[in-house]
Amino acid sequence: MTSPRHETMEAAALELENFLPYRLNRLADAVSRDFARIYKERHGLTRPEWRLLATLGQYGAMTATEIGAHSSMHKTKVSRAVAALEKRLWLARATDDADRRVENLTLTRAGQRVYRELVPLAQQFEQQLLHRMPAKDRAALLSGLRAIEARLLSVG
Amino acid sequence: MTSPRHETMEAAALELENFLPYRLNRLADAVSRDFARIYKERHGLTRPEWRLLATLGQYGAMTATEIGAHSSMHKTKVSRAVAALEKRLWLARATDDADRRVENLTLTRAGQRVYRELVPLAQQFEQQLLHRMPAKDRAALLSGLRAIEARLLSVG
DNA sequence: AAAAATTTGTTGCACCCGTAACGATCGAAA
DNA sequence: TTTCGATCGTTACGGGTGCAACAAATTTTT
Repeated sequence: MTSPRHETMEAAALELENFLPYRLNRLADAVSRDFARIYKERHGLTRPEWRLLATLGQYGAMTATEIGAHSSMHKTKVSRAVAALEKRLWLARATDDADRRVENLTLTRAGQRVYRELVPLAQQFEQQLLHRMPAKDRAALLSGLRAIEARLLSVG
Repeated sequence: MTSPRHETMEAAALELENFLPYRLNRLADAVSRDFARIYKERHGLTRPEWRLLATLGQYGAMTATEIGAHSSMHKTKVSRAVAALEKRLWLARATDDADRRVENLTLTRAGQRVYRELVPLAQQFEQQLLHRMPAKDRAALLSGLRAIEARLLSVG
């Protein structure tokens, strides 16, 4: 960088459009907005509800805490999403025998049906995003993401 | 891909932890949360307020619409952030002479002071994020981001 | 065994957000 | 000039969100 001796102007240059937190947010927002149309317009799902559905669809039975840890959602988000999907009869709770604080959550048949309907649409969305860019760029993106995830999500 | 002839199981595998929209959101959330501590704890700024400050600090005078376009914020977000910073006397409005619908927004001395205080902290935050990973990974991340941004933010 | 601390999931609260509707202003069309 | 449509910025409203407090159940401590 430049010499910080005299505080003339060196702090005045922050280009927001090149600032990583801003870029990541803008990107995530744009991608999420696009993808949300799939589950929002079809089924009126919110993003936490979609994540809950996706997690339970992938793993079968899980507790609310586990879902929160795995899908990076605050426990109140999970709680509200569970209540919403339960109301639609897409999800069933079963109090754990060994620990009665815990509820084992599973998708009902109806919930599984919606999940199986959405999965290929999600995959197709991701394909369109990734496979229409040069293979080199795609590889760079994926390995770059892996690197910064390792940097952020492990240690903190 | 696999042959989609018989619809046996091929839709059942969506690994949320490898799903791009989810990964981008989780990443942006983590980075933003970390960075937000800088301007939230120091000055009680919200994210839209920080973006407004950063945009005006970078460009000098701008209108609300321009700020929204440039910093990817909904006009109501901009409006509320402007009201908040004005209340703190960090920002001044000046009705445009040629078009009285428009207000030219600028930072006051106090606003500029806060901006100049935050810029090096922002730069340092980004440095710590980027420059503590292998140069190869960093280059991959940046060029991958550029690629997907070009794919998403231009055409839509 | 009783008390204290922890964990699980829910809820009240204050706040943030996007949609839609709005008043004011401007430019274009008639 | 008058009218109509578009643009700028604000606001009411319904809904999402995290924080903090909470009850219930469990685990740990004494």
